[in-house]
Amino acid sequence: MPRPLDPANKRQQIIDTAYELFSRSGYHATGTDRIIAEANVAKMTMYRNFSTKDALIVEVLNYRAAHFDARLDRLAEGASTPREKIDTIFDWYERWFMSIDFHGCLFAHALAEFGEPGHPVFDAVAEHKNSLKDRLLRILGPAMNEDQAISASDAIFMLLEGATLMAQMGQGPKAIRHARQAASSILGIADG
Amino acid sequence: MPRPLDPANKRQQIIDTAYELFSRSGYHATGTDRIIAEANVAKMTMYRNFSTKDALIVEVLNYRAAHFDARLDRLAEGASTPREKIDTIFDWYERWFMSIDFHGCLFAHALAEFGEPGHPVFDAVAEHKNSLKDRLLRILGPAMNEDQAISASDAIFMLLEGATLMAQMGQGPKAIRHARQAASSILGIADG
DNA sequence: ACAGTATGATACAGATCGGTCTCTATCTTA
DNA sequence: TAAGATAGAGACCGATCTGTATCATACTGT
Repeated sequence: MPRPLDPANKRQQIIDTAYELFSRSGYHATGTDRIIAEANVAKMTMYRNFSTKDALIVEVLNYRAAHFDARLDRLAEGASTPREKIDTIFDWYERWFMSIDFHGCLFAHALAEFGEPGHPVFDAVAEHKNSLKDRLLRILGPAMNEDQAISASDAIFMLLEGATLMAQMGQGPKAIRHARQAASSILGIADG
Repeated sequence: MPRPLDPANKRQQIIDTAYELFSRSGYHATGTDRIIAEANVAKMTMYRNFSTKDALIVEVLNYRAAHFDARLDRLAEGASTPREKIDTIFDWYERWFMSIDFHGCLFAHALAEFGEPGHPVFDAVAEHKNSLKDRLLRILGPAMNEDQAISASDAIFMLLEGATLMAQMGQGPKAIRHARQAASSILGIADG
């Protein structure tokens, strides 16, 4: 049965549209009028679902973070060794960089526009980025001693962030290739 | 002799003020009214020196890029081996991360807000980022074969960018330490 | 002293911002 | 069929945005 007035659908519709617009144009540059116009939604529908624009931004980030985590979880299932699991993460980034609507990292961009610690958007970004670092650490933990794992997971995290920036400047393939090589050097020391 | 009405001074005054405000609050969130107020300058003085706000942004970026390049040039003078020169760059980042008014990378933030290739701001950022990559490549060129140097310079570039992002999340010291260790692994392979 | 220039102060234009409000229409549930 | 919840459409608010125009003032070199 079709449910044209399903609140959950409208809500998701707004999140999806906001996600696309924020990705393409940034947060401050995207007005609420544009979001509701492209989402085909009334303004009050948006403000009934999200108290403020900042709250909408946070929900968009959380939604994408959940999507990202679920994706990496699934990819990791198909890998056995730590090295293979790291590889699946590079695989995901590689495909992401090649996607037609790649505009850089939504979270890094949010950090650029909301750089004040304590701001809801800033905190949402920090949470997601730390969760990626934790994922890397969990993968590398069993493969080397603790100090090495902490250092290596941070390094790979930084390589991924840097690669994303290079990708936004049109150097995605090269970036991912060199990041993989670097990760190999870093990991080669401890787990051969 | 004091020159209260020196055009060059006013111009620099605007660039300096805009730099601080852009760093602290971002580009779209910083209005021209705020810039001229904090620079103690009339609006027309600003628009006579910079045709548009975007043009001012580009000039701020160029000014900081020149400052950055000059700094790294000077630091490199005191180093002899490629490894030492790379270290001076890490040194600079380390001190930058610890500075009281650190708000992340002005250029990365500009890329976040002006992600359209061909936009003057985007192009200014790409030029500066590529110039840093070229610097790294020039340093590493003599120390290893060409393919290795290209890969290693990109890797160190990515580590620096990632470290800057971590620093913005309050993890600067850890980031720079782990980035240095990673760089050591990467360089250790080729130049011992 | 004079002409030319840069500046400050301020009002203004036209658009857009985030957010609120009202009113009507449509759906769901009972 | 009636009550209640949700939606759309759009006017509206005050503030702010980039950029322009005006005009008096203060400094410059000659």
